[in-house]
Amino acid sequence: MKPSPTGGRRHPLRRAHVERLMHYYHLLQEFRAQGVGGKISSSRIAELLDLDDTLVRKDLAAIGVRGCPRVGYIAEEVVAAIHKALGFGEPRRAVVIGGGRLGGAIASYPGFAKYGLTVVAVLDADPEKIGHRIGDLVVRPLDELAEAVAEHRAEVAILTLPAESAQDAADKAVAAGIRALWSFAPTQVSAPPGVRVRHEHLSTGFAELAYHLKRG
Amino acid sequence: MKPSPTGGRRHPLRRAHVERLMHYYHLLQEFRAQGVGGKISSSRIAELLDLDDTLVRKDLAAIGVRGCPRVGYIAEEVVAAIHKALGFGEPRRAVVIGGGRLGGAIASYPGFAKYGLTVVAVLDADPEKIGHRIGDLVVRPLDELAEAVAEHRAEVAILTLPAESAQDAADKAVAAGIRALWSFAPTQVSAPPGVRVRHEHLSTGFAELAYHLKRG
DNA sequence: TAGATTGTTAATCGATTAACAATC
DNA sequence: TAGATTGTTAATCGATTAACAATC
Repeated sequence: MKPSPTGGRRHPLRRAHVERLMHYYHLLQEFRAQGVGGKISSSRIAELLDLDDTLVRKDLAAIGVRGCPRVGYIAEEVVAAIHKALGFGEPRRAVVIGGGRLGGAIASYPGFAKYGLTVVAVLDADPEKIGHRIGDLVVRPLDELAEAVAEHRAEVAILTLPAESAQDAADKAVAAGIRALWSFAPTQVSAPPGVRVRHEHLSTGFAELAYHLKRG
Repeated sequence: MKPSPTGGRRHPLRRAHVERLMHYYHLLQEFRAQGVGGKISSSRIAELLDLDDTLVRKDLAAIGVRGCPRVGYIAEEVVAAIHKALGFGEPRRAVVIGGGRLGGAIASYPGFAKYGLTVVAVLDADPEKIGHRIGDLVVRPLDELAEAVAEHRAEVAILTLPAESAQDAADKAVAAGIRALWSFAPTQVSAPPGVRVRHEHLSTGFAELAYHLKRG
């Protein structure tokens, strides 16, 4: 049984794959925007991103993109394949829990639309914050979480609140039917098996820089 | 020639090491805060973070922490060793370039102080934004970048501006003497050899979630 | 055709895990 | 002492890179 000709995959993509695919995606979109022509070789991509060209070819093969010997890849095709592989065509709705500065920044971040992500509600437990406007949205009380999730059929909860309240908010989000947690809280959030969790620890990012600054 | 008894290292830490060390650091700080007692075994840490216990021991050995057979590690010592290895005791000053919502959120993020990071200035090219208050700071014109860097002896530039202007801002920051760039702009920023660059692509984080949501 | 570039198999490298002796 | 836990060497695993035949 051979893989389907439209790019069926035997193996799921690993985190590192997804990350590199995003780099290709961004690069090729800029490339297209500059109208440099429709074709690009794996070695050119590799050079621009400081990778090995074989790696680029393997990554693209993994999502079913075929290049042409002597020509390279068609940028348009690659972009479309990544778009499809990562599911950017399938709209996802998110609630942001935590209406502070970071929550506000994320809720109103214009870049997510390109990837199919829409923030449909911002919630906060603090009565002070309720009613504040963030872009088109108004901060709602955390009590309305289940309601907001159901109302908009949200699948993602973005956690932008202090470490102490993150796990509690996560539990409520899971109970409300959320399928993915994207946490910016500086703590470890856990969830039952079916729910995907991704941590975005700002301080971990800084730690890497701090370490390298120290070593000179 | 054997390594110095105070934890000298032969090999630099890799990115994955630094990331795990931060997990240990956060975990053990909570652990200490709960006053659960001063000792913890590698297998307990591993269990809580869903890792292999050998990996924990190797990571700790790499920064020169010694455990005691039959007892485990002294939480206090581990925390101190990570603090030292990652350089959190050495104060770092950063300028934030981009005074929008994200820049504001990062400039006023209270969590960085623990790691030695202080934001000393926020700058923006947009005259509209200049003069806005962000925590204790007032947004300054981008023209004053070199001045702000010199004035505060800042080493880090945090980029929170649109993709189009990121590289230009990065170049100016490098010219002003910045040694590390921490970019939240959705683009690839490059810098000369001696300057460390770290990209924090929000959309890449989401891409991973989107991919897993798609696969169910 | 000749030559550039892909696609894929084999080799290498590094990171993780397993096994186990050393230690208190 | 016996037993739990570390520290380290060896084995495994997966990811990256090198080599090269296939292709247009």
